[in-house]
Amino acid sequence: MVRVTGSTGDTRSRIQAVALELFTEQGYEKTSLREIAERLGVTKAALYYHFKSKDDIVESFVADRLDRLDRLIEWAAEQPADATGRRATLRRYSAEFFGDGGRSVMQFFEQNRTVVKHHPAGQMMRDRMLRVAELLSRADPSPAGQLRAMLALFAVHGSLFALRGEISGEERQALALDVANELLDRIGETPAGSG
Amino acid sequence: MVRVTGSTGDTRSRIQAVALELFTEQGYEKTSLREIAERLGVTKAALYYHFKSKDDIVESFVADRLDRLDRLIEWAAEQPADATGRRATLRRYSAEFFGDGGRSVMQFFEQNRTVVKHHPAGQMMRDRMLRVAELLSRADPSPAGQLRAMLALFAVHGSLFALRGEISGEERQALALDVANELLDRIGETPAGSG
DNA sequence: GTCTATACTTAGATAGAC
DNA sequence: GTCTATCTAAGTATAGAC
Repeated sequence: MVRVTGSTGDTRSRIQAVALELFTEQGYEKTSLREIAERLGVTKAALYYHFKSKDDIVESFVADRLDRLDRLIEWAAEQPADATGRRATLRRYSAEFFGDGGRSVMQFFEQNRTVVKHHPAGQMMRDRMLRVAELLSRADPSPAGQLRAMLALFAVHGSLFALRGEISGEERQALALDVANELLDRIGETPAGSG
Repeated sequence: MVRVTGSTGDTRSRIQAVALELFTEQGYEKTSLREIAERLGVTKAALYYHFKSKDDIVESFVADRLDRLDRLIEWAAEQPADATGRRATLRRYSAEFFGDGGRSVMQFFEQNRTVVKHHPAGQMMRDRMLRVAELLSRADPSPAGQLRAMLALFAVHGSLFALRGEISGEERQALALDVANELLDRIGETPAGSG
């Protein structure tokens, strides 16, 4: 915790920040450690002092997000299983998503789906996402309920790239919540076309 | 058409099929030409007889899909701008998505978003997707309309992984359409929470 | 804590024989 | 149309000096 040495203790977090940005922009596989090192003005070997591998960099910035998501899930399980509880859960999810570093880590996973598929850290994130969707649709675990819950989550994520034109972050966030809530409110109902 | 020579004239399409599968499963960057060649029992050099580069393989199986999407867009523009027209457009989009090779190419792009972002073929696909969403929300080009249109499209895509449990392809397709239609039907309305 | 230097592997791509 | 052989570049990762 307390840095006694005179070292620049934030090199580690600067690596994380640059790596996250490049991984998200160009893709995990396409981004080389050389490129990350160059952007920081250090050498590849320096990276290996702070992280034992390329994968390890990913795991480092995912770990924190996993903790926060786990707490969210615990909390969501205690909310009522009705529309009010669902709205509350989604509101917290949205705050988590748009808050501080949340968005960027989520965007990393959106841009690197094969990482989600094949890396342990990604699989854990995916697992947590499904758990949130499961909790949102636990009053109606039918396929229709599942799909609506997943779409509600995606309304939050997708608002980032689905909305063109000038729109502020607050407006974007509010709108995503509104549309998502509409979906959540219909959980438990029968889809229109299947009657 | 008619193969006069003794050559296996379908090697080209076998390469496309294997490449598409591996690119989707493992990611474009992670999949090497060596791996593709090995699966086919040929050498890397053979691939270069049929395709001038790795990118070229992608472009080859995207070209056909682009044509089909362009025809869909042309047709959608002639549909009425009301809920009936939107439903018709989405039905055709869904048929396109679930039909023959459509799904796999779309899944390739879902698993390789950075390809969408940086490769010409991907940018064209992205452009077509946005055009469809634009047409779906042209009666209400507000942010709420845009978001609902994009979510309707994503209901079709997302039904593939959002729905667990035993469910047939037809059920999946029908359900996705139902939930998507609900979203389309609300285009033009004001989101619930913003009043 | 960061460097230089390097080992080791693999990548995409090409030349030319058959 | 497919092969062998090879080029060049780049990748991840490590050893050891400072």
